[in-house]
Amino acid sequence: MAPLFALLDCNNFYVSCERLFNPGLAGLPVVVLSNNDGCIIARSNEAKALGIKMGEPFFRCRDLIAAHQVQVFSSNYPLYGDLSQRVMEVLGQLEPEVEVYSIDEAFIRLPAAMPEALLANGRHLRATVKRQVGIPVSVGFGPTKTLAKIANRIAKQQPEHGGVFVLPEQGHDALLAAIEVGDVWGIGRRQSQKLRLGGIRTALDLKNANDTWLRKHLTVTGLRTSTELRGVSCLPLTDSPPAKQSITSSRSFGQPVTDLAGLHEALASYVAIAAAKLRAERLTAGCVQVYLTTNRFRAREPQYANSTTVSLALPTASTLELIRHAVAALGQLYRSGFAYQKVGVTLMDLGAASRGQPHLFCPPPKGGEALMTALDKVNTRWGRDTLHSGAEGFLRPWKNKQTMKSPSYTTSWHELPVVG
DNA sequence: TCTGGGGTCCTAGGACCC
DNA sequence: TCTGGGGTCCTAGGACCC
Repeated sequence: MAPLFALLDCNNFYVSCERLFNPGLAGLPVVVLSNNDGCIIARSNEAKALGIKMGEPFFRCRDLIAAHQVQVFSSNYPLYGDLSQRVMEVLGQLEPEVEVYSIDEAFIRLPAAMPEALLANGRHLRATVKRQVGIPVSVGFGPTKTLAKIANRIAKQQPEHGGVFVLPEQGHDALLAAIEVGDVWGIGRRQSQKLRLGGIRTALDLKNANDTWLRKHLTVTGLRTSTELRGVSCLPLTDSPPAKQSITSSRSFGQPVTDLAGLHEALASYVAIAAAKLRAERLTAGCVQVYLTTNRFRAREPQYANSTTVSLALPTASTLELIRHAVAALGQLYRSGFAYQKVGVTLMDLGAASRGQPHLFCPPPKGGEALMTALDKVNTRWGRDTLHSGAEGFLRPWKNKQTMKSPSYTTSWHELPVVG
């Protein structure tokens, strides 16, 4: 028996987080919205049963939501991030080889074992996370990551398995035949369309597809997915997270912005967010990319989208320096006469804060390390935005809406749940 | 009226080099 | 008529993930 993988996945994660502090939500249909209260990004089983789709615009299912008294929440990322960390900590105590794959998922690598032993292990994981954190999870076992994903899906969808499923090493073709090719990890909308044109409709079809055809039409990634379905592991467990390549911050506006001053404020705020992340990772950026776009859904309004990238003479982590460069780039991109929906910044060419040598012709930049350290300390202690650059503005009319947010129960002293 | 945000990887094509 | 070949690097765009 070959070594294998497990995938642990939190059930309806954001909804489960909301329910943890609001037990009255149990059994009710619940949804969580994306950043701007724009789309549905998490649904309880009851909400799924009503036919509410993942990624559906909120305004389009308002009637359905009202009719069934679906409980609606704006997303509360500090809460979800904190609970995610707690789940991963418990997992790390139980398993030596864990890869945190996303906010609500982790792969585990295990030595070969009998199916009964795996089942018992999965049940133990599930019970421990439930007891110590309170979040329900599902666990799937398989010989590759892609097959573990499929096992997890079966664990979640078929209640008779009690949230844990071990994909049999042999004779699981019938299970693969029941899974649409677009539901296989790594096969998105475009690829599944291509596959269907080639007569490949199920996970089993993809497993048995011709290598040359796959390589030609789906590139190496499609071939890799097919190989993984055959039980040959191509995607190893990456135990230490690879170094970040880039840090992005962007938001849609609460209402369209037409003037450069408004864009300028918003961009400066996003740079401040990205730069704080940069410093938290002890990195510097050598390159700043800025982009802006109008609302592509308003087809009748004039459309404009553009981006530009500036290289810095000297890598920096200073919010003030980065704002200066980003704002200059924005000035080049801006065209009047458009209703903008979004600006964003990406910090690239990241490297260790200690890298490089001072530039011969560049004076040491303002907004140096001591100032940034003080800024981060104040904002960590008293909340983000306590201290910020004037460039970020004060009234911030462009700020987006988040009207149905639950309290930050675990990450803000002011919003602790009160007992009794 | 109202449609998320933050990432990674792969490929094609152009620039440039010898 | 016919105008090298092979390599690297960079960028833009597309596709995927949660």
